[in-house]
Amino acid sequence: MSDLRETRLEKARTLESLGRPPYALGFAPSHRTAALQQAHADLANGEERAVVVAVAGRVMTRRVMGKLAFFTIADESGPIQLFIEKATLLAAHPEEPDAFAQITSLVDGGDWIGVHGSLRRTDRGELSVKVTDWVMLTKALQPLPDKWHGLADVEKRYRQRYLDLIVSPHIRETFRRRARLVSAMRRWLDDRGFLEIETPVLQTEAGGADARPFATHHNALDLPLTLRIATELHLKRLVVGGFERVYELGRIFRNEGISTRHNPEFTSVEIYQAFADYHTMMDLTEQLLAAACLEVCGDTRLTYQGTAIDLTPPWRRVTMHELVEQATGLDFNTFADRSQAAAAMEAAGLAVPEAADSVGRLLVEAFEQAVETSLEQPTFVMDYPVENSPLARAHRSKPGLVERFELFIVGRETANAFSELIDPLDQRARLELQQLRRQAGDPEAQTVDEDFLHALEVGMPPTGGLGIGIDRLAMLLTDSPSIRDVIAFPLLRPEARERVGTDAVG
RNA sequence: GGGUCGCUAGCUCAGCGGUAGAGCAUUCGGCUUUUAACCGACUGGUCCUGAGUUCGAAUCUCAGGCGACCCA
Repeated sequence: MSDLRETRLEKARTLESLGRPPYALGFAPSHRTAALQQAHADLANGEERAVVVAVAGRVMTRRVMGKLAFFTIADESGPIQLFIEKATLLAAHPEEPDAFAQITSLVDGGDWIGVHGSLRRTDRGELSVKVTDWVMLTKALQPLPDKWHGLADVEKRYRQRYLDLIVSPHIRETFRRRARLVSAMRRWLDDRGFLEIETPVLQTEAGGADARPFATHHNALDLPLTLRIATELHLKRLVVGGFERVYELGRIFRNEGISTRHNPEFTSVEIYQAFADYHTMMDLTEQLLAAACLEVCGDTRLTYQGTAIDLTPPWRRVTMHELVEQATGLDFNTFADRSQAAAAMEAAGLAVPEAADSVGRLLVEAFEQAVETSLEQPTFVMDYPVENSPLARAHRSKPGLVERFELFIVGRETANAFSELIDPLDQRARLELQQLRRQAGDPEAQTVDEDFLHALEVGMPPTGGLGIGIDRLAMLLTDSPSIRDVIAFPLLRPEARERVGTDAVG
């Protein structure tokens, strides 16, 4: 089927027959390559150092010239060159006269090998391990992509992320940064007394957000279940239970479209703090994200897709009404009903969707059309219409609005927070309105979660709640244009493809 | 859901109606200071799939598949 694979299989068999198993049990490196490079930075060109080192890595390049060969191997820390001399191998192991021929003919790019040797910096200045012994650790049956061009096919990069990671070191850096981001956020929260508590992914009723869930089924209970679309309602139950600071950082599932900003499963952190309101949560958001950015990027200023972004607190805080008025000249406080608002929007050249059936929903429309993408620097957009925010507390002084903010950075919604609605009667009324919308055909409208309402009747203290999209934050901190660049294995439609055979080796 | 673009050797790509091509990788030969090593020789194809137009299709048309980007 594939000559390249067949050739490598044959080499694996040859190695086996020579007493060099193609799949080793292990290896004990004395150093990672980066540590070696650093420790011997003082070694002059053409000089040798009689230390014994052991390094292991994947063979990235091979250059064989007669009785001398240069390989580059790379471990996770980076590359190092191997200086492989026939005479050196022979002197170290006279009983293995073919060691040089074997390493140059049976080792291919992509193989994992381990070597022992001393150090030598070549005349051209490349620190190298002067090899005295080598072992095959893993024989690769598939070739690596082009060593110069790498993997350009975006589809293949996502489908075979392992290849992408091998040939594109900056992709590995993206996932390192993402890991540091998550870890920094957890540490920041843990240090301030927030408790991470895991809530159910499988739920009989998905709530806490306007989104369609994935449906699944529990066989033993013969129970239809959905995957969670938010962690909100369970974390609030924990606040009712007496935990004053809780959070959960984890996977959320929403059955909706895929784009450069949406993946059906994504990661969020939701944070709840008792006795706090949305102003407190703005302070918390600034401090948390600035600290995480500082830890991941070494600075609170960064560049995203060519735009300088400054995450140094404090950030701009402005109401949605003000932003819309600045952008369009329309003051939504003056509209008595939907038709007035709709006429004004049309006069201003904005689209008026049928589904936006109230002044408040039209305000959000105007915001999305005229403002959202222009909010490049971090901006807290405050005070949303109550219609779009069934879980947020009514505004303390502005009728028809709620105490809610969303954080926008580079034109993207990155966080969402409320002074939480803790009045059980108000909450019931809001959810019942949602239920009506749902019955009228809106599949994203929320349902009435009776147990949640019961919890509120038991009593939730005044609480500030916050949700942050980790993927979008990771995009920002890694300068990645697509959410798929920060998700190791993004969802793709399955590809009908023939897999290679399963021939055993040896 | 709509639009635009892409799919050719393991990888990166050219070819755009007249014999299926290049570089790298692979294979064979040479080479003790290379680092996109070099020199020589060879090998490697369901041109995404199907139908159509044509004397002749990788190339033109239609349908489908997968993907990218933009819009909703």
